[in-house]
Amino acid sequence: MIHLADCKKKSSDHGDSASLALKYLMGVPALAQLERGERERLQSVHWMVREVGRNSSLINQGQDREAVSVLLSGWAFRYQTLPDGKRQILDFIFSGALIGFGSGSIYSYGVETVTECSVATLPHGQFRRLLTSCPGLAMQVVERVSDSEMRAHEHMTSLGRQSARERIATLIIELTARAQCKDLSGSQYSIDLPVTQIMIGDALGLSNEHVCRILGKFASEGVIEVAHHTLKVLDRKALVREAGADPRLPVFSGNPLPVAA
Amino acid sequence: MIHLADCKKKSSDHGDSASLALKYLMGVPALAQLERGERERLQSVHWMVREVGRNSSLINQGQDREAVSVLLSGWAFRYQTLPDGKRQILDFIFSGALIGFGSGSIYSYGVETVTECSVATLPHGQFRRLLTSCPGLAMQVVERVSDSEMRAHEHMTSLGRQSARERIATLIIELTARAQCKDLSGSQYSIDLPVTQIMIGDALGLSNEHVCRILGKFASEGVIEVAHHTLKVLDRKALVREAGADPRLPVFSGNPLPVAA
DNA sequence: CGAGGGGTTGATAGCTCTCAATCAGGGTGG
DNA sequence: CCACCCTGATTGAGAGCTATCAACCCCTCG
Repeated sequence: MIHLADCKKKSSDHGDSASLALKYLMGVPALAQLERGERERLQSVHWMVREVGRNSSLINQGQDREAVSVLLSGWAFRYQTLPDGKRQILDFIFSGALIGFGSGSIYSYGVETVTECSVATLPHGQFRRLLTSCPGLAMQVVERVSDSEMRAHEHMTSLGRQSARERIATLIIELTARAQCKDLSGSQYSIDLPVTQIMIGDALGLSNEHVCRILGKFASEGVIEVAHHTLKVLDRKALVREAGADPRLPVFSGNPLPVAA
Repeated sequence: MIHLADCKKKSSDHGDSASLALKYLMGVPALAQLERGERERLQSVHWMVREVGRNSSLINQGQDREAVSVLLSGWAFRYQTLPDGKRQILDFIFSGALIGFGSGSIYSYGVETVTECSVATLPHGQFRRLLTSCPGLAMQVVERVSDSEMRAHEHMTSLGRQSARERIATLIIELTARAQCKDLSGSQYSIDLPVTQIMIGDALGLSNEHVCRILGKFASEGVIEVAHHTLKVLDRKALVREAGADPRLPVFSGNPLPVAA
């Protein structure tokens, strides 16, 4: 079982981690194609890199927008909390994700880590100036935000128009697919799923009890196997059928993020 | 009652409409600040402008991504359809909205007009090239997509964690607020709402019957007034209370789009 | 004038929530 | 090293919200 968090602990070498942030953000090939001036501007930026433990807050909803970050390793999620305390998880994010970027003077969502994470951070104003002076970076950011929006759309459709069973099947498929894109999966369709049932419920608009019941049903039907925060997909076809996936469309329409190094 | 669709019918003057598309996309002040070279590149682009009737398709989900468009006038909505036919409306869009832009070779969502619309279109490849050569435009597009993503997030939270009453109240507040940003509202809080209850249901993940019942309740409670596709907000405070809005956050956190002309 | 879409209203079924109680595992303090 | 605690996972019962099905009205459009 491979944990992303194992990837790069205590990166004392700043230059290395900074370059990693850039590689994740731009992708190595795009980085290589830049004209020298722009590449040097990008590489001269001083990213602050830090390690953050499990279940820690990276961004607090409602706070002043101060920084933009790139997730270098680990799992996290973005969420919004309603005044009555109900929480909606917007999406789960892996390495390469851009967080905290946007317009408006305060963060419209919060971010919390699931596993231990490595994060590279830049002041928001500096990042925007960098964007202005580096068209290549701007293009990549457009790409990244577009992808995020596309996932938001699919998540929204699932929330609004699918049953609990369908939503859960859809989420499992999405997470396994995205993890496989990033080569995080173990053998076969096995995947380490470090999320709690409460998180799944908050992501899908369901109560944790209901999530538990349905996961149990899937397990008893031999579709998946659950044990110790590990979820194995035994019958992917059945899962796709449960998700009511559109045969006309690819199962996962998101783009894999550029792989660093 | 002001209809956006009345704004600009039969724009036979191409140059005028093209400049309108640019103004919507960039905003007049940002346009003025560009260096001459970039501004000329932008202004030399030939946008195809066309008028489209009510309830017409602008983009079909699943088709090849061919063009990017800017909505110049009118109301429309983006949606996704599930294989079993259930539809989720992702968001309602007004003039200035950028549609069809994104990554992936096919459109991940469809767009349909509500009122008559005026639309400016550019081939997708050409738009991307323009983006690469015009950093100012790229920045504006980032802004636009970010805003769209933020609305998607709030919509998602509403779908996943609010009751039918709350969702409907939230939608009414959002639409009246966005319309007022664009100065489309009539006097007071009155607003012409050219959407059917079916559309409201598809946007909020509800059946049209349930939407009807709840709108009826709001009306009988004196919170709103419904007649002939026109919705008047009589008691905005009550509506905000119903929406369970967060007092810590502004009622509407979206940014108004730059106003053309 | 007929057809069809949208809106309205009522009855029923069903999915999902809420409340409650119990269990399992991991971390902590003594 | 062990008792304790707290979070997360389970399981059961009942309530409640919302969908579904059906019928009907109204209006527009062809």
